[in-house]
Amino acid sequence: MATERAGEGLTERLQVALKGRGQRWTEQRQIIVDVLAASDGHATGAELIERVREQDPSATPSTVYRTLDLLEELGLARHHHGPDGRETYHLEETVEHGHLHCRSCGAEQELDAAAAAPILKSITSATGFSADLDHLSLQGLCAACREAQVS
Amino acid sequence: MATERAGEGLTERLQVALKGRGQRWTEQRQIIVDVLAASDGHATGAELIERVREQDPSATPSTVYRTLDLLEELGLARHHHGPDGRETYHLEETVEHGHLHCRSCGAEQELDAAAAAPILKSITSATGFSADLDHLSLQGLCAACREAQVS
DNA sequence: GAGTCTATCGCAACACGTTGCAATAAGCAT
DNA sequence: ATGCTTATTGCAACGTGTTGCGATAGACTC
Repeated sequence: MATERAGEGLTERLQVALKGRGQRWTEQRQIIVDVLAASDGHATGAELIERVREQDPSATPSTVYRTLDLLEELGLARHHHGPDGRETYHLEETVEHGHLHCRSCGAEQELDAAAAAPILKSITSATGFSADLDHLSLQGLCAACREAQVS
Repeated sequence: MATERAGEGLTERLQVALKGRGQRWTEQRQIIVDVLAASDGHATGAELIERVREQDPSATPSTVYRTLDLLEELGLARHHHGPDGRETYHLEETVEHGHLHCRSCGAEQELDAAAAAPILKSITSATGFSADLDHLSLQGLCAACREAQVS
């Protein structure tokens, strides 16, 4: 489980996609994809680097970040910025979702596509702007904290 | 105009607020508030440091950032994160507003409180979450770019 | 005005992320 | 298998933002 392997389908898709663009499949990239797949949910850049280093101590930050950028270009990974501006990455396989950070209790709540639909719709009708759910990162007060404040 | 002074009312409010908390009013803080007031709209941390340095070359990043944090605590300034995670600061006097970044043309559009009201409302009703408008930073496609894509 | 307390400052080091460049090695053609 | 082309890597330096600590200097008391 420590050396969990990314689904074979995913690795193959990557190899094909890279070849089509004249790019190469390397051991490092395999490791980074595996790590990303193993850390289901989200992981910051620093966390990913650390985990990649466990498997290949020679890996450097630049390589990891460049690979993550590449994965994003290929539509296989996404990143968004937490409330502190730090980056967080996750595989595209994860359902597309937004994030809600409570400024009071610090809880992070995910916002799935279904729940977000009416929100995105109201953004569009109010502004003409079609927002990306995956970059939707809100800060505010969660329901529990709002109640607590009222009392 | 280069050495524009923050409204006297603002400076006075600050002095009083600081004294009440056992904190101090210093030349540096005056400069930082002036710079923030002069750069109406938004400014990144780096820009602010640069401008403060023009007036006081001895100023250091830590002082500027610490002062900005202080101003936020006092509710006189706000910051949010742009699409690249960089910080952007503005005075609270500026009307509270959200930000919309177009991923296609790069345009940044402001979202005033009136336009945001229905959006915040739909967020609350969909999630129970009461979002802060000032931290609302969306990325997506602006109306113009959406049309351009369709054609 | 002198002395005291402590908030603030400047410095230095760190953390995260990015970029340019020379060395390496992947994938192709022969 | 060998050589060629060039994508990728590692390194080193930079940019932005944060933190700890000793020195400085505000503001208050006497």
